Amino acid sequence: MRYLVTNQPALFDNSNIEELYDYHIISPQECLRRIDSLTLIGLDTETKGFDPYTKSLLCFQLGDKDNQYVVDMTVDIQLFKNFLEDTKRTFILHNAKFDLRFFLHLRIVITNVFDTYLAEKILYLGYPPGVHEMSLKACCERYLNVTLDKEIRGVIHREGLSARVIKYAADDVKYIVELYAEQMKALAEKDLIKAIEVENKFVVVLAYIEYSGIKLDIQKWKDKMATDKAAFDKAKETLDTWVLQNADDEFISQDLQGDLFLGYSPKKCGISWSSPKQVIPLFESLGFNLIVKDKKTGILKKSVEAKVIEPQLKISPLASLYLDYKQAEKVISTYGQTFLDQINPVSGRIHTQYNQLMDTTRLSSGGKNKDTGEEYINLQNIPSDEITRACFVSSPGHVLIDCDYTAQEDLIFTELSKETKLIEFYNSKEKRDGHSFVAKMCFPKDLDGVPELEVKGKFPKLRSDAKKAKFAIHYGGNGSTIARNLSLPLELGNAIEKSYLTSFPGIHNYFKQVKKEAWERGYILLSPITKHKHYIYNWKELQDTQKSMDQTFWELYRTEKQLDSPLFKNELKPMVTQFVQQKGSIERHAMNYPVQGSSAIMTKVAGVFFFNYLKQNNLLFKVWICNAVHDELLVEAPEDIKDSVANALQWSMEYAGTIFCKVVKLKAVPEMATYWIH
DNA sequence: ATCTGTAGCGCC
DNA sequence: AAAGGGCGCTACAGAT
Repeated sequence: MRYLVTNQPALFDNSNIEELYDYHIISPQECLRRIDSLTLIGLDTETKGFDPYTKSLLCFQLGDKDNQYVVDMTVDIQLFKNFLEDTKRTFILHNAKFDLRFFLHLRIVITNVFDTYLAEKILYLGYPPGVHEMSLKACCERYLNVTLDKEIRGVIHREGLSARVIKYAADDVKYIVELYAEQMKALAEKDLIKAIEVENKFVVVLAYIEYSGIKLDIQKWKDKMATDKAAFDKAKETLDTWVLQNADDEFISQDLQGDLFLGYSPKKCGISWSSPKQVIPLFESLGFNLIVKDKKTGILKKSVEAKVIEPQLKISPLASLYLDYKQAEKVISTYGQTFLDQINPVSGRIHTQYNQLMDTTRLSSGGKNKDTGEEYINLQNIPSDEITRACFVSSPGHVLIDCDYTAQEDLIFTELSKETKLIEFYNSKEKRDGHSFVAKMCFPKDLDGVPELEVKGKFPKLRSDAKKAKFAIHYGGNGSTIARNLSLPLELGNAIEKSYLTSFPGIHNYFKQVKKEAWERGYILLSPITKHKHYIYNWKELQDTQKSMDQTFWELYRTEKQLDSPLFKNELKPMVTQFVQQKGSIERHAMNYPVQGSSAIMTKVAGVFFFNYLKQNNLLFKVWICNAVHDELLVEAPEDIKDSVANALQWSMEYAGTIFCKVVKLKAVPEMATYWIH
């Protein structure tokens, strides 16, 4: 049965409509009486837009399969506050973050939610965009064979709470409880109950983070923009001048505009510096080697990216001028006016949006709403120089508290691999130097007998090489990667990899184990604690391909290779290449994803602990959570309670650390200032 | 004029 | 028989 909950029954009291569309009109008090016994409740809202500060609710809907209640805005929503905040009830929503922001704006904090959108993402984590639809409509069709009419979104703004709008609004909560039940079965089968619990708890925090927003000092930002623009103009000018004075004629053009007035044609630089296509010939003419292998396709190509040019800086002064230009260009384009445009007119703050579940369970930030065209900035790649960070400030009477984990991924890696030398290193009471420690493992002969703390002074090159080598290996690289990154011969790269894996047998075994498991199971276990999983979406297909590569296949392969036949070139070789690339990619993911994923989940759990602290101490809407950047939380607190809030933040993060790391201890140190220190 | 893919680079 | 993880945004370049 459908109900319209309203304080103005006269407007809707039309018996014909009631017959036609089958709904009853009741008062909010009557509604509350009827829903009092419910413990699993579908919840949804219809709103006038996406931003709770500038747009308002049109209605909200509660209910289950038997009864649905559409509450219009003649009703004082605060009458429902106790009901909605009751933690003994579970509210089931699809993409809860959206609705929760609107309730937060009304100071209604719903904490016990089950998000069917997140559940579907958890069940199919790893599937590329578009391969597995996550919408409520798609889920209802998939699990319940029910087709929802989503046209309501457009209709409700035109005709308000008409009878058919009430029907469709009610439908959005009518089926979701059954959807929840079906998803729970699937989650239990895949051992994902713990994982969805974490995400359901965190979505409440994430809604609060988005609602909190962050304050940007407009004048500081404008000053920075002016400085950046001047630096960019100067960098461009310097490049142009260099070309006019040093480059071949083919890179210099006649300025035809000037011709008219001056009577002659002044020369000007003919290169658009933002166009790699135009810059590549210039660098080649100067003797740079720009040939690299494409990461995705493996095809050789030319590139002027920083990591290609940096090792060749000595060839021409143009190289460092160009890198300066690229940096200046990035700063003025990505970190400029768009930030000012996104300051909310009501809150005066920037409220960006976050995606809660990327392939490794990390958050991402930014994006664009395809329906409205609204754009959001990425708050996770703000340049870390102090001038830029100083533009993000606390409100008067408040401070910003930044807290990040020290070496979060290294410690998670130690926990997962159980490498005894790493455990010992991180638990050591003496003063240690991590990169020197690793250097001694990478270069056991060169550094034999050299005390760890003397490596930095005596062998700085080996130390920095070891740092890069460790980085490469932990991300799934190998000897050839190391050789390329350190500009060493392949044999040396291989030797470093071998030394590293021999010195750390626990790491070697761990890598072998996770690669094998991923391939056997069809998923990568992201956390042994929460059991989040990254599914290899085309695993069955890959298995079939592998099966087809039997002895007969390889005999054919060798024969055709000898002949260099069209069959080999057009079919066999591409097939093998694609298979080997995909398998290699999965194995690298298997080595890295659990580290990245466990870290991300740890930070989410820390966020949940901190949010609970705020709630229990009546500090919600007094203390804000402004940003989350993978291993870091940024909080804004009133000056007079800053120390206790900082302590709680530190405790939340370190306690979350103890859940995921048993053999080593995570540290998180808060720092406070009137701007974003990090 | 608008869309799509690529190259490059900011953060962790 | 390939060969460093995750993201999002901007410019260019080519297609429609």
